[in-house]
Amino acid sequence: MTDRSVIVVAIMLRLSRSRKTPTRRASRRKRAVEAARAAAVPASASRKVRTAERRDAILSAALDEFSTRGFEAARLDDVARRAGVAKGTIYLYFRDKESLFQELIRAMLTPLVGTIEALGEAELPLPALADRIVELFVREVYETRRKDVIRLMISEGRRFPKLAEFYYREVLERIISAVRSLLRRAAARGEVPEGLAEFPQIIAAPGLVAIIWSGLFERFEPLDVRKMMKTHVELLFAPRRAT
Amino acid sequence: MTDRSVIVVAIMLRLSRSRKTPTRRASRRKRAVEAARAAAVPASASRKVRTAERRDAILSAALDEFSTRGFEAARLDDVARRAGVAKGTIYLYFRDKESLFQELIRAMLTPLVGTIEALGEAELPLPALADRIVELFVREVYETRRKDVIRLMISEGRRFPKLAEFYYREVLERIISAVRSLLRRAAARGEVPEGLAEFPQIIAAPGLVAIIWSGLFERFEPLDVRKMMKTHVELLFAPRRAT
DNA sequence: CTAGATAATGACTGACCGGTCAGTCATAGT
DNA sequence: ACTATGACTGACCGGTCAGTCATTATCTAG
Repeated sequence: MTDRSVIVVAIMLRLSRSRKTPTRRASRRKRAVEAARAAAVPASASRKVRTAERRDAILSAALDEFSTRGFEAARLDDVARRAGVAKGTIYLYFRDKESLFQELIRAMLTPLVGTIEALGEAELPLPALADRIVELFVREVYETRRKDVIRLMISEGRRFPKLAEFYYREVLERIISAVRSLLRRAAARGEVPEGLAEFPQIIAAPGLVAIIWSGLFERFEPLDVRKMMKTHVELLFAPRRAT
Repeated sequence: MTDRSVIVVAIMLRLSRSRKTPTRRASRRKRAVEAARAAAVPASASRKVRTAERRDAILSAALDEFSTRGFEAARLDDVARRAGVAKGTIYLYFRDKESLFQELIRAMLTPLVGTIEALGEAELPLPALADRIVELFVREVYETRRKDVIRLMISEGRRFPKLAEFYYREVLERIISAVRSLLRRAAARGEVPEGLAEFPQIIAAPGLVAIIWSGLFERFEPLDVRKMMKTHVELLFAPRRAT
């Protein structure tokens, strides 16, 4: 999703948020759609720009619908309404429902790789590293819609083996090997225990738990993600007595 | 799911596994169903026993179907076929699809609470405790169909707030408070750091990651759960230098 | 201004599936 | 042996929704 259009999309979402009963009042719907489109796309915008914005609007709407209803239960009609677009339009931008889903995950998660690889390059002293890891997760994932995308990947990934493979090859594998080499270098300096480098997943584990928790149990018992992750990495990185 | 019927169910699953195209050949289907039933329930079995076994067979079949297709996409027709039963029969045992799902989770996860609370009571020395935690997870969850149920809860829980609440109140909350008081006592003795008791989720985090991983990425990169969990708890419980 | 090109629409279709219920038949009771 | 019972069946119904395509709107080049 291009940054440029985030605000635009936000406006659209507000406009089309109110739930409607599924009556077939075409005229009322038409007005709503026109209002949404007017807000989203100034008449002056060139075709190229409009096209990109529509794509983004559809992706953004799809994320909302998939997140709240799940992939199967989400209706493309609702995605279209939310995006201020007719259902047929979705098929001008995406081959089918499934490839819409794939594009969504591709677009949101791929950029993470660079960010984390950059973190691996910088040779930071341990306590600073701990902070950076926590802040990066909280700011770039947890406080972002990426949280929802990851939740989606966790929930639905199993039924899309192709997508799982793409995600593993293009995202996970790279992140893991970046973190692993980072940990190995720190271990060589005696800063972190050897075992940790074998399972970089351990570093991320509380982050994933927080994502799952926020979707299921937040309303019963809120969870301070930043504090949990801080506690965790500090325990892992803490200097220990020689055995 | 009663233990007694596990083998029976396994046999049934084998018998009804072969996929059929959805032709309407009633007679062929009928024979298959009868064969399955004959294998599952000896004619001599009393009505009560048969009833319990059918319930279990349906739950077992539902777990398979829900696990592989997801709740929405799973067809009750397939659950029935897998259980060697007609679709209507399901409705004699469960009110609807959703309550079948709820019963499944209820039945499989509730027993865990007692086991873990017992672990909390026993005052074990630290290294033994670490081992017990790991073994308990691996043997009672990871190598069990409970793994699939938890995966299901993670994937679908969001769309069943009632179920999420039940699970939180009856399972999670109890487990968390048991583990927390265990950790607090250990912290008081200076055996584990204070911060850990505030976030018992941290202990379980790698286990959850392993469950997710096994569903999505096992085929690309297998993960040694036991070793990862062992590494993790030992890092957390390791004696550390005074700061 | 207009014609031709391109984009967007939304009514429609056909497949699909949860849930129902009238009818069947194995079993229990006498 | 002969019912009475209720467990079980599966064809069917109604609603839903992904995907299509004939029609309409919008844009742009000349």
